[in-house]
Amino acid sequence: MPSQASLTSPPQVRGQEAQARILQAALRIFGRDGFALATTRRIAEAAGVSLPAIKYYFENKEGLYMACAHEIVARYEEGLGNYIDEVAAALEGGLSPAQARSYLKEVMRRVSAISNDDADADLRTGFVLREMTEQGPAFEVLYKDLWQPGVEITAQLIACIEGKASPDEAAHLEALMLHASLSAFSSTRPVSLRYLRDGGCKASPREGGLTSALTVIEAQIDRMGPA
Amino acid sequence: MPSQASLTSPPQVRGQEAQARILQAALRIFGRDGFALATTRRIAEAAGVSLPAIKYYFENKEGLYMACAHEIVARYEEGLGNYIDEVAAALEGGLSPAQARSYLKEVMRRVSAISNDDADADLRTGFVLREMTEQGPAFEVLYKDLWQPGVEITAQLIACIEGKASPDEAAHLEALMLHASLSAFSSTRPVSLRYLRDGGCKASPREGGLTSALTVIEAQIDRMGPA
DNA sequence: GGCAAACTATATCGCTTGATATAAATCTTA
DNA sequence: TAAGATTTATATCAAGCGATATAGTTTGCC
Repeated sequence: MPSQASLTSPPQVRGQEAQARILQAALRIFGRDGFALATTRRIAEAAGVSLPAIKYYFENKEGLYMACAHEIVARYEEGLGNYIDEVAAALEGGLSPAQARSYLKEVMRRVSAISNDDADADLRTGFVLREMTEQGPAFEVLYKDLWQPGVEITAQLIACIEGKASPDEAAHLEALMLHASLSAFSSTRPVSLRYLRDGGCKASPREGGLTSALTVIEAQIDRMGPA
Repeated sequence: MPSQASLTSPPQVRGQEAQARILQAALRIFGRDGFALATTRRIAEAAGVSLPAIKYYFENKEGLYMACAHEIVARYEEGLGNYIDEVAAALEGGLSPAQARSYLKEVMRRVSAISNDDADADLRTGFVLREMTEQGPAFEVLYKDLWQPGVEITAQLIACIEGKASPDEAAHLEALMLHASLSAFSSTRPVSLRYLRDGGCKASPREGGLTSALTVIEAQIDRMGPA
C-alpha cells in the first residue's frame, strides 16, 4: 500500500509532492471528463509525471479515482460536515420553525458555496454529481459520507419548519428536490447561463448564476410552513 | 445521404427495418452509456446487424448519434410540442393567474410523463440530460427544439401567475429551477429511491418516485403568486 | 435468365487505451 | 564510497476502438 508512505525521511517529501500533484490533476480531469473518458496519460502529463508513477502511488486508474473521492469527502467534511453536526446538535435541543428556516437557508448557502470555493470547485462538484447519476466505483463513499448527510439534515429541518417531530415522506421528498434543483442548476450551468443570456439577462459568468439560484431557493424556503 | 432512401421499391422495406432497429438500439445504448462510452460494435450487435451497416445507413458514429437526437426531438414535438403551442395560443389571448397555474401544472405533468412513456423512455431522458450537461454534438438541436421551448413556456406561465406582463429575470430563473429539479430527480433517480428506501419510504420502482416528485412541484406551483 | 441496384458480412488497418516489465536515477545511511 | 531503499523514465504489450476495403448476397426489373 504505497499510498501511505508518510512518516519517513525528509527526501521522500518530493515523492509526496508528486503524489499530491497527481491527485490534483486527477481531480480536475476526472471532474471534467468522468472516469471512462479521462485517460491516465493525460493525468500524468498534467501532473508532470510519467505514466507508471500513477501505478506506483495509486496502483491503477480506479485506485486514483477512489483517492479523488476520498479527497473530496475529506474536504467536504472539514467544511460543511462540521456545520451539519452543529445543526444536528441544535435540532437535538429543539428549534422553532423560524430558527430551522434560517438554519436551512444557511445549509443551502453552504452547499452552493461548495461549487465556488476555488477555481476547481465546480470540477469537484461535477465529479460528485456524475458519480451520483452514473453510480461508478466511488458511489458508495460519496453517497454515504457526502450526499446522504446533507439531504438528511435538510429533511429534518424541513420537518421542523412544517411543525413535524420527525421527517415524513413528504419532508424527505422536499429535501431531495431542494438539493436536486441546486445540483441540476450546477451541472447544467452552461445551459442555464445561455438561456438567461438569450432572454436578455446578464448573469456574472464568475459565479454562474448560482447566487441567483440560491435566491430562488431561499424564496422557496420562505414559502414553506405549516400546511 | 443514404439515411433518406425512402420512396423506393417495396423490398427495400427490409433495409428500412434494419435502419430502424439500429436507431432503436442506438437510442438505448447511447442513452445508457453516453456517446463516448457507447461502442458501435455493441450497438450493431444489439440491433442484430454487422458493423458496416452503421456506416451504410448513418455514415459514422456521430451521424447515428445525431439521428437519435432528431428522433427524440420528433417524438417530443408530436407529444409535448403540440401542447406547448396550445398553451402559447392561450397565453396570447390572455390568462388569469389561476388558469396559468393549472396550465403550468399540466405542462410539468407532461414533461415528467416523458420519462414514463414506455420502457425506454428514461433512456431517452438520459440522452437529453447528458447532452445538456456535457454539450456534445447534439446539444444545439436538443436545446433549441426541446429544452428552450419547454423552459420558455414555463417562464411565461410563471410570469402570468405572478401578475407580470412578460417574464423577468426572476421568472426565467424560477422556470429554470423548476425544470432543473425535475431533471435532476430523473437523472439521480436510483439515488433518490435509495434515499427514500433507507428512510423507510416505499416508492414504486415502476414510476421511480416521479409522481411523488410531481406532487412536490405542484405544491411549489400552488405557493407561487403575487409577491 | 441475367443484370444492376440495394444490402450485408468478413477481415483488417491504424490508433488509443490501461497496464507493466525493465532499468536507470536519486538520495540516505553506514 | 558502497549498499540499499525509494522514486522515476523508457519501451512495450494485449485489448478494444472507429473506420473501411473488399467481396458476397439478395431482390426487383427487363
